[in-house]
Amino acid sequence: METSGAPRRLRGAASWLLGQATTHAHRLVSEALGAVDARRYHYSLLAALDEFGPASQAELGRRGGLDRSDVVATVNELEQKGFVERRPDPGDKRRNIVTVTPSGMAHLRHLDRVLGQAQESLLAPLSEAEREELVRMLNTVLEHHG
Amino acid sequence: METSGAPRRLRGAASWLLGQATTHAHRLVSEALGAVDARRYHYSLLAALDEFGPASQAELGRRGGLDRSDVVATVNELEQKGFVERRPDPGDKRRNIVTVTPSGMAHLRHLDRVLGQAQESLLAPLSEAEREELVRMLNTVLEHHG
DNA sequence: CCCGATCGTTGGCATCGCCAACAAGTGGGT
DNA sequence: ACCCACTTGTTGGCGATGCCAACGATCGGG
Repeated sequence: METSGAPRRLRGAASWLLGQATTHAHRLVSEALGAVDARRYHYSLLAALDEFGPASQAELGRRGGLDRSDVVATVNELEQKGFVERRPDPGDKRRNIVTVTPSGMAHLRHLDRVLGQAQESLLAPLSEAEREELVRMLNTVLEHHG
Repeated sequence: METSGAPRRLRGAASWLLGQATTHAHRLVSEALGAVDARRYHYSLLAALDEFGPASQAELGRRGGLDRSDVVATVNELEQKGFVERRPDPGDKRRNIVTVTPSGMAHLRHLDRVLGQAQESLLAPLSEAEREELVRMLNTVLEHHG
């Protein structure tokens, strides 16, 4: 019997490993974004606009997995900073059409660099091949979950 | 020139891929834990106690990366549920010694199963070899930043 | 004996992800 | 033309998370 009050078995690493790692990544990204007065939502929105072009707020929410109410607040902030423009859709009076401004594009490229550095520091201990493999697996997981 | 108002380049996936994936994992874990009336902090604390044995609250915080104030709240909850015991350290009147109860151990094993299922569903699209590789890489990353 | 460090605790803050409700508008069916 | 289901933007709220500042009590070293 290997019981007794001794320490314990090695915890089923995989379960919590995920939690630990995601928390770590989360923190790095948030720190990096916070340093340039941005938040995750800002990047989600700008990136979605850059990739797929102008859209209504609801559509933007769908692209980036944001709730409609959070899109409102985020667009408010980005608009106030001059990074996006919000104007009524002539063809559908319910919708607003959101567009990135040149200033917004510059900001996005800035955020890209900042996030790249965060990722660089997070994945520092992995080789180039490993990083590619990791990215590939993450893509697989994301695609599988829609 | 393939410019014009057309869509855009493929966003530097790696940067945001991390964010997307961690968000996903985060949500799965939180859902799974919420379904059994638990939170991430609960598991962090119970797991730390199981692995390294009884400890003061500050020590528990260090083990699991929790803030002292969050340890207070979490121990309150776990104590009220009968999963841990908190009693003064006879050798140091500043400290409380926190211990897992048998009921707490049972709960922890329950949480282990629940988290295992969450991980199972998250990593579903990966082969066994890939999962091992992923876990290995995550461990590498965590140790490096440890 | 004094001073710096540690401990538990309280209270606060910003972000995040989500949900409910509402008014305005749209589109399809009849 | 009317009704009805649905979408959209907006407001307001909730709980979890990860932090930080301050406090009073206590401890340990000089």
